[in-house]
Amino acid sequence: MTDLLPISAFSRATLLSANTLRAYHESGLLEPAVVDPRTGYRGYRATQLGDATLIKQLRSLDVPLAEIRAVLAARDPAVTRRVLAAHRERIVAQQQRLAHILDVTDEFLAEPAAATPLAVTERTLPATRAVTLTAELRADDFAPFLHEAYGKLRALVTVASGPPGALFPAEFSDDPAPVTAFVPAVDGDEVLAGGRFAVAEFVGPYRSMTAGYRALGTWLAGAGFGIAGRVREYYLAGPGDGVPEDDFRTEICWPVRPLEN
Amino acid sequence: MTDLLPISAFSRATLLSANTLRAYHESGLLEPAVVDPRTGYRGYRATQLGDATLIKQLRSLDVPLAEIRAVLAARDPAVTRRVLAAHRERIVAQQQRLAHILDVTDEFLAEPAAATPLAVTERTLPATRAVTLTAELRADDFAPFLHEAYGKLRALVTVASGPPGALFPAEFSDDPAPVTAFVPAVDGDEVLAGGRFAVAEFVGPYRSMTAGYRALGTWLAGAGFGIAGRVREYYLAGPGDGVPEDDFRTEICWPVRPLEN
DNA sequence: TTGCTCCTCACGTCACGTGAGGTGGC
DNA sequence: TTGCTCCTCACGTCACGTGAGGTGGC
Repeated sequence: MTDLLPISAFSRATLLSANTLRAYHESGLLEPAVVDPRTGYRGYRATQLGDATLIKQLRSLDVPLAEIRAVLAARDPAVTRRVLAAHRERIVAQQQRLAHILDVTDEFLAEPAAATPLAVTERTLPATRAVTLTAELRADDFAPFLHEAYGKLRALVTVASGPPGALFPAEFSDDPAPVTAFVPAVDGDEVLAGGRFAVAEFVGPYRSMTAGYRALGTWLAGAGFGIAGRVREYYLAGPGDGVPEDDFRTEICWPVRPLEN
Repeated sequence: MTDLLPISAFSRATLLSANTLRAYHESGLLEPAVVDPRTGYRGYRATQLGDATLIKQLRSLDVPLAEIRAVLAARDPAVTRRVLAAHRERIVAQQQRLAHILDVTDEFLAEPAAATPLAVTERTLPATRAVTLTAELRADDFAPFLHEAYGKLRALVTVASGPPGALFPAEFSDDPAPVTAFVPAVDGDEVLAGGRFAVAEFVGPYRSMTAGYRALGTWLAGAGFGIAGRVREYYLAGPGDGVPEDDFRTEICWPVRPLEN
């Protein structure tokens, strides 16, 4: 009838730590059979081992203590079933969430640039004269157009006054949109407007840049921060500059409006 | 250059709560561009929106703040890839854990009695005379043997001195083990030993009982608490007592040794 | 001056783990 | 008396959410 187990023995038998047992006592989940009123020493009975190991099993399934409490209070298979069925649904929901997380993580792993933050600063650019070539194009046709355009523009420009660049639609879509290739030149017959720009420098191949670019464009547009016109890129180092793709440097400049907030 | 966003505007733009932004400030994850030294008011720049929304995206993937910090500090796709690859592994591990949890939960749902705690008490039983029938059997043969045995025993007993019962091996295994059916009777020629027992009353069909029984037996044996002999069952209400299966009542009695601990 | 914004604590969440500092049991 | 056990705080974990109580800005 006595035959009490001190917390150490009960802990060894159940593989629950003494601290955990104290916590279960305090929360009323598993009360020791006896508590010495003078010393506070806890005494457990072997007959409590069943409850203790059931708690341990359910915890290993992530069942919350509150629901284990309900199972223990009822000692009724019907209640156990209800609790476990509700728990099962939570677990399935967690699985679905993890599956989605894996999908998105895999997309990012395929294109780490999309999840790599660009350092963005603000800058005021002056109005600039340039020679330009413009076409109405879909996204897939941007690259070949630019390649061809710079060939033509270099033939027109004797002394470039800065690195070549281009103007793109602020948001990507599947519809054709105007793209302008330009080379700054003091005798250019077009004027690129000056103003305030958010500027990011991207290092790496153009292929990777698109991802980071699109992400930044999305938040700028989505956050309701007006983009005052087309986005400008300057090709500080690119093909023809004798550097490997990974060292291509591109400045991306969003024309920004002062905020109204 | 000024054009600072107060925390409310930055919060709306990023869909991060003001509290979360304050926490990110305090932890150094995302410092506001300006903090008024007198009022403590935070001022954010639109150029910080990219970092903020990246943090939000990575948090939605459960990436810990410490690793987001690393991504932000490096601004390097190679670092981003390493962090996400490590994160991916953690997520996969979580998925496997959840899959295991689902398996076990489903087993319990199929047999809720296995996860329903029995109320176990201790009791001292006196030595009892009984008539008995014993056979060496595998688990599958227990039930038909008992059914047949009670027919024979009732023919031998004029006045039973208690409910019928049986003795089983303490641990289940696939090997044959001795099973004894008994009916207590004052003129019985066998004596069931008395002693101390852990006693649980199970309510429900025998089919469900096995699960709870096995679970309790497992912890008793696994915890090193000596079971002094075979487990005894008393069929307080069973077939032939005119009650439905769900109201069958069975007492399960484990003979226990005083503990040495 | 009145609302509204923003501030800094401080505490709660969840289920324990990890000491610190002190006492009981043999 | 000496170790060893056991006790009760109290704090840390993780990433915030939720007040309380007070001040700044227009």
